[in-house]
Amino acid sequence: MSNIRHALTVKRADDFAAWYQEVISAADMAEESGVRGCMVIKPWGYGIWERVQYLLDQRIKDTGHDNCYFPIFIPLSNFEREAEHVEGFAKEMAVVTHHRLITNGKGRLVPDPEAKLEEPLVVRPTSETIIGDAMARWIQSWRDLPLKMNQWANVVRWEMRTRMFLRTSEFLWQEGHTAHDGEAEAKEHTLRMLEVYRSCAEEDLAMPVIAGEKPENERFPGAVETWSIEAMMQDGKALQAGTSHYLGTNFSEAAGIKFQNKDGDQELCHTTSWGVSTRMIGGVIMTHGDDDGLRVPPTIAPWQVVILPMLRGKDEDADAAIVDYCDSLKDLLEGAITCGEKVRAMVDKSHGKAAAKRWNWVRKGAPIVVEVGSRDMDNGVVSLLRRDALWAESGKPDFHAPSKADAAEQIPAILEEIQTKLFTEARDRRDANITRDIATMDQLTEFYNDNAQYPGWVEVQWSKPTGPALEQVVEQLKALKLTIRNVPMNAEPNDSPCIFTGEVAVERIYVARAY
RNA sequence: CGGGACGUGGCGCAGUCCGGUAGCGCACUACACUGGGGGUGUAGGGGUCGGAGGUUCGAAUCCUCUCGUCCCGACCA
Repeated sequence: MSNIRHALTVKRADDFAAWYQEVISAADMAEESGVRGCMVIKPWGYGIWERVQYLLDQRIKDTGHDNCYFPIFIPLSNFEREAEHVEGFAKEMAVVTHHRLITNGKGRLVPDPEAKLEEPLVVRPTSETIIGDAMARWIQSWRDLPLKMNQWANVVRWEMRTRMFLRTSEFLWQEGHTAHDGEAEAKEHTLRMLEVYRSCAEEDLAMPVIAGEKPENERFPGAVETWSIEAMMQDGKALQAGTSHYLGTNFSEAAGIKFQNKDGDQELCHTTSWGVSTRMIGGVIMTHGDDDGLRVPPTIAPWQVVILPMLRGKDEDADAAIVDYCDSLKDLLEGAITCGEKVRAMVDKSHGKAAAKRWNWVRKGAPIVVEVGSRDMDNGVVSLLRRDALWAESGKPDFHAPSKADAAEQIPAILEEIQTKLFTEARDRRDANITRDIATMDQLTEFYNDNAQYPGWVEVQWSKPTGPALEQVVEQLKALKLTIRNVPMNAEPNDSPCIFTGEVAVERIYVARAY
């Protein structure tokens, strides 16, 4: 029905996984590195990450945390202290055993047997243990609490199967670590940071999420409670986009994080940790991308407005005049505020044909592209293209031609409109793909068999089984490739019985296929 | 880590079965035409065929090993 010539070759509906990869390469976000499971993040992808970093960093600082940096290497013995934690991570660790290389006589470099480390170092998969060590040194009295820290770092988890941004062996993240006087305060803080993640995801990334508690079997190794924000991707799968853990006294016991309370007694701290990673970028792609590439929400777009001078290369003076005209629009825009910040506008003066450059920016998902040719300039207008409303009825790019002054005035509001629109579109799509009228395992099985391609999520009632009973539920779900995502906050069960056990339900849970 | 597919100029591919010294499309460079929209033509540049070893007079092609990618499982953020 459509004669649109899309900017990508693969459509979401035809092959979502292939589409995802095409977006990443077509938008020039990242590429394979030749190192197993590791990627090169290119300027456009990293620029988006820097925006996320900047905005989340503000939110983390606003909630009273200081940034710091701990070593990438953790002594093995240090890592061994918390039993569940070790068990959880042991099978995916990179280990450093030598500190020198020598040539083996065949022109190859090999680790020098003479330079073997007395104690191997593990490359951090997360930093609870080494930060716990520091907390134990730094905390003496109740006056030292709460201790609230954050670090931006890379971590390594030796993954069997990797996907760009979603699961890479090395990834970038922030990890927050706090120590508190008592369970209540620590739990409250766990939820406060979950709320920080929710607001960052929804307000900054325009990615709707459901915040809730993970079931027992999905807990972080060593945690007492694990909470998450879960986002629905356009193929109906769930993406865990951030986690916040209440660690109880597990790590305090292991590392000796103690304080003297007001009564003079020694007490263990209750700790928390929480993180979001470059996986968020994968979430943005699969939430907002379309058949023309990425669509970056204006708040996290490195450039919100890309101005393309259409140069002929024939008449230097004429071309220079067009560039000046573009620069003057950029100057006007930079004096304006959108989404609480100065508008980020750039004039793309790179070589290359203007039309090709336009499609590159469409694929990258710049929210607004403004083209300026000699006729625009003569008429005092610009040609404005919105990434969220790319195509006109005719099947051609839907250019608008406001005057330069009008464009400068309207663009800040348009950007805010795009931000809101991307969010509401994603939220409506998610809500439309949550099914709530499934009461039995048979119905659940039927539902996922009938909707193999875009099944979405199912909300069911459950009795919150634990231990072996929960294992059974997990196995049942696994047969359908399903997982329990989380237990949404403030959601009372209705009066249906538990879908798994038939007992009285105590909670609602989301069940979905997941990344 | 199991099962499958694959790796050939920047990208997408043909050639591999049946060994004879590498080709197509897009992109790129130059020139010309064109000029409000992903343009056309002509002429060019670029690859020791993922890597190592082997068989052979000769290997992209056959054999062995290895690295990497994708899909499906298991595992996990």
